[in-house]
Amino acid sequence: MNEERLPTIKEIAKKLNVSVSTVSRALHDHPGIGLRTKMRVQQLARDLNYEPNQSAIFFKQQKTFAIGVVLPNLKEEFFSEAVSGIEEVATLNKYNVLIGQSQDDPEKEKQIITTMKNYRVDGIIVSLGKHTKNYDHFTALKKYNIPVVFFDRVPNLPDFNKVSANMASGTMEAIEFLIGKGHRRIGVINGPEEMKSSRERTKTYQQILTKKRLKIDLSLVVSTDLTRESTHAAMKELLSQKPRPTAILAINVYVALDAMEYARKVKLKINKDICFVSYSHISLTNYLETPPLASVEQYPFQQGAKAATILMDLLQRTPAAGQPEPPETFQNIVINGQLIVHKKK
Amino acid sequence: MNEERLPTIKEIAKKLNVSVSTVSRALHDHPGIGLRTKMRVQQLARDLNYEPNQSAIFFKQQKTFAIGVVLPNLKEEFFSEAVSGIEEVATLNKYNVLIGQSQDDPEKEKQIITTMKNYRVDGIIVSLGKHTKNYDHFTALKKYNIPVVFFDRVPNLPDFNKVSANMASGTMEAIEFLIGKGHRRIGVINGPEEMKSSRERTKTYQQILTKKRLKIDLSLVVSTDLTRESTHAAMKELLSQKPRPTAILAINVYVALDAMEYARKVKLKINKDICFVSYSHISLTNYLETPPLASVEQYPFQQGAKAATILMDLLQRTPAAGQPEPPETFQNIVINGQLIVHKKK
DNA sequence: CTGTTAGCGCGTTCAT
DNA sequence: ATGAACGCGCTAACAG
Repeated sequence: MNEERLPTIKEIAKKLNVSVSTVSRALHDHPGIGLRTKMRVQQLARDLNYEPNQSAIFFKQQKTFAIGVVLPNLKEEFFSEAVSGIEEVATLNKYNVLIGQSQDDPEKEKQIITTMKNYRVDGIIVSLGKHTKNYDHFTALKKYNIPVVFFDRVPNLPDFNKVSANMASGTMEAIEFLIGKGHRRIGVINGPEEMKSSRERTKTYQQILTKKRLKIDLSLVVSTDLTRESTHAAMKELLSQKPRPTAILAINVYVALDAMEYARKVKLKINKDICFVSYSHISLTNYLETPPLASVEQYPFQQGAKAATILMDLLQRTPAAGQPEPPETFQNIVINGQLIVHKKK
Repeated sequence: MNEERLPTIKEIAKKLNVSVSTVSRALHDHPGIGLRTKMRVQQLARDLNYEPNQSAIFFKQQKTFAIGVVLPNLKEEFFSEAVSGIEEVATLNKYNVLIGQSQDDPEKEKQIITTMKNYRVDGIIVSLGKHTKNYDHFTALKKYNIPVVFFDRVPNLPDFNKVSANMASGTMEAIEFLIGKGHRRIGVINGPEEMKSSRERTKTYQQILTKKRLKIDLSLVVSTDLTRESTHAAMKELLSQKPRPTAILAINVYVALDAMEYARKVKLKINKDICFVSYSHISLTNYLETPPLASVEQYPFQQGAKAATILMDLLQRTPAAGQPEPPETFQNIVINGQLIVHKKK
């Protein structure tokens, strides 16, 4: 196997007895180039299977045409769908996607950011790990002019672009839906207290019940750290309340599944003795014999696509020469979560 | 926000009144460098937060330290797990991972390969789309010295590295398991005929039944194109056989789920009237009230990790100078699929 | 319309 | 022990 090196514009130039810049221009359809030369160059390029060396272009243009995506994991359908959204937009803009999974480990998250920074990615899209409390490594990116867009699990920092789902509307719909079904004691399994969304959920819960003139019992609002064991403990606590809740709103579908598992273990019939509504939605729900009654769709694909679109805009904005640079502004896009009622089986 | 450019060795050199090569050497702990100068350089580099410009290094070394991963989608847990395995190994070797989803579209697959080639990735890992029949774009990569490793869905080409699961042993275990449970009429839902694995499965099926001296009825072996509709049709055909099969072996877990859905629709009780065993395994199986009796684990994480390891070896092999180049050899790693019997609920 | 040249950041000879 | 100079492939400013 001969080490068949890829052709460069220099070789093309030599074979045609023209200069490299002529070749470069011809390949870029530069206006002031003789039609004849242009043809000759393009033909030879095709014959030689010439492909521009991106590496050289990146180097020259000080860009990598790669964006980094950092998220907890790819295993959850929510995130893999988000990546698909990001990939679609990035590809359209000729950008490549570099992936790093933090596995919810703050140290690993930081490490990934560092690697991506050294790699000189042009921008980064992040969904935070659930234990991340320190945001210094993100703030540091500003120094390097690497724009960051957060999605779904976003930090409470004003000067960053963010895309997230508005859980309030979904929560409202969900609770009203359950009340409509006749439920009066509705339990909530929240995520860790650190998550902004948890606190908001509790607030919305209180608002709705107040509006509907139902009694508020905060012992019906419990927390899980998202692990199976913790969720089971949460369920145990909920079910020990008298009278026990007849419906439960779970922070996400995996938590709902764990909760349902616990319910079955203590011989409760799902959707009969106790009903579930969860956030997020995965295609596998369709295969459950007793799926949650409904789930609040958070549109991961759209969130990813939107985050990527914002990033692409940022990257392609050519600062108007001479103009005073406009003050940097940050978007905080909120996609309305929407209740999806599942079909009866 | 000031356009704070990243420091380069040139700037460090100027500030210290030394030459760039001295800085370069100092940073690399080159032996013949004065201890004092070395210290001064390294200190300043730290102070300035100097980070070598990977882009420049890639360009110079004609390497990108990026590997491409092309697979049908990330949505299926099988593939996202495989990516995790790849990512782990790549990261350890200081490589980045570029992802492209073919969505089982041969055209898109080809497009992704082209992009990655132009991007000059150092190597590519591929799991084929289910409709890919033409492998020219992969063979073409040889010209560019971009090594390719296939995993899971591998082509029938001798001169490529491959990692796949050996379905024969798993199939054997699965069928023997069902026979052990007393089943005599066992149906098989195969994938498309194009897939090598489908033909092999049929062969193994016949072998086992012969060995066990059971009657072979090939009308119990049907195909699906993996879509829900097609699987339902396959089930309909199977269930129309007299006597109808009491157990079914499905090519993967999604097909098994679709098949179970159909069974329920025609009022059969899962795990009672009809049992299922499937290939592949996803964590969600644990949440089903009536999961398949067993599944053949294909170890996606390990397959991905192994494929990445092979690729890393290829990339790091420095051809011994002067030595006659050894003839290229190709690995064909086969991981034994293993039957996992699920716990009763 | 086309050629010449500089330079992006770095590692690496070849000198000194 | 250190410096000067080159070149990787490409683009663009400048010069005809």
